[in-house]
Amino acid sequence: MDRNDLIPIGVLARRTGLAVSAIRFYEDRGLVCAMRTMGNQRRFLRSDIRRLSFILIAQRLGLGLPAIEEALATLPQGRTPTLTDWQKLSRSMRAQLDAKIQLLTRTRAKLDECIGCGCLSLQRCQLYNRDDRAGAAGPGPRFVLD
Amino acid sequence: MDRNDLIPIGVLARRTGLAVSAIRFYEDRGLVCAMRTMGNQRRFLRSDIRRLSFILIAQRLGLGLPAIEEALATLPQGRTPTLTDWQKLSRSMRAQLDAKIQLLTRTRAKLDECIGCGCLSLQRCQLYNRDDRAGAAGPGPRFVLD
DNA sequence: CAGCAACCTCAAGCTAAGTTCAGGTCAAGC
DNA sequence: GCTTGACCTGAACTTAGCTTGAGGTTGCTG
Repeated sequence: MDRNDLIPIGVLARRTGLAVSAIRFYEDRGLVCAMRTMGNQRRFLRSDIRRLSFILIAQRLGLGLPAIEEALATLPQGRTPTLTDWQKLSRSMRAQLDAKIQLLTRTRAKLDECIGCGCLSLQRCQLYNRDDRAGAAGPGPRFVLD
Repeated sequence: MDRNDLIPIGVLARRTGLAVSAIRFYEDRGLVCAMRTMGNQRRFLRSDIRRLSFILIAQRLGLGLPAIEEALATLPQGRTPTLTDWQKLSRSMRAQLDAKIQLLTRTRAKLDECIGCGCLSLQRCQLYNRDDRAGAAGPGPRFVLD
């Protein structure tokens, strides 16, 4: 009856809506881990459905995989996470969401100033010159108001 | 005195904080356009400083280059944009910002429900199951709550 | 026990938004 | 007239978050 709780990757994919390839990718990145059958096929715990669902949600909140990994690391090792464990995690996500909303709100305020004064696009404009980011970042996609 | 208003790429770079390579890239994408000297060097209009600065700001607000191109297309063709033209643009950006803030706020509300009911990570959870996005997207980076 | 779907690995490809590099040209000062 | 710095093109590399493909194995069903 223990074996009953081990599911193959295809089932996990169907239950979470993820592609099989994505799950394998997450395993590579250490976000989930799987046992193997003698035939080298992955078997996951039923509780990994939750784990993967959490990843999906956290992504929608704008977290990157490294951040998600960090968050997941706060779950208790060894035992299957309880509801309370998951609730703790959600609460800490709410804090991050709050921060993001605040940042956007402050940005909107700056934009309002700029519309008022007509300074939009001038060198000293608050919007793009504060804490100067220009040319700071290197290659890769630019992200939203980090 | 007309010639006086044409600036080389290096100057444009210094004035906007952009890398020279970035400006060339934007020209490729059609976000700015340049004349050429007989020696095949780019000369930009002074007003392109504003244009590029606008791009920088719009990026900080989370717009992608295609969206920015669309926004810039609303500027009047043929003549150098006036302050009023720019102000119209900023106002429409403010609307987009508003939408983004609303979306985040609604998401936060959903998260609160989920913390309350403990449903986080369940299949029918509002947070990741609404308007089902799972597996919808294809390759490339996933973006924040589009 | 045959067949077929589901699984495996590893490598290469995709997008966004650029950067970096190699190899060459232009322009201004001494 | 020569050197130095700014400029040119084109190709290859970067990060994130995966997908796609090639070529091969496993495991359940009839």
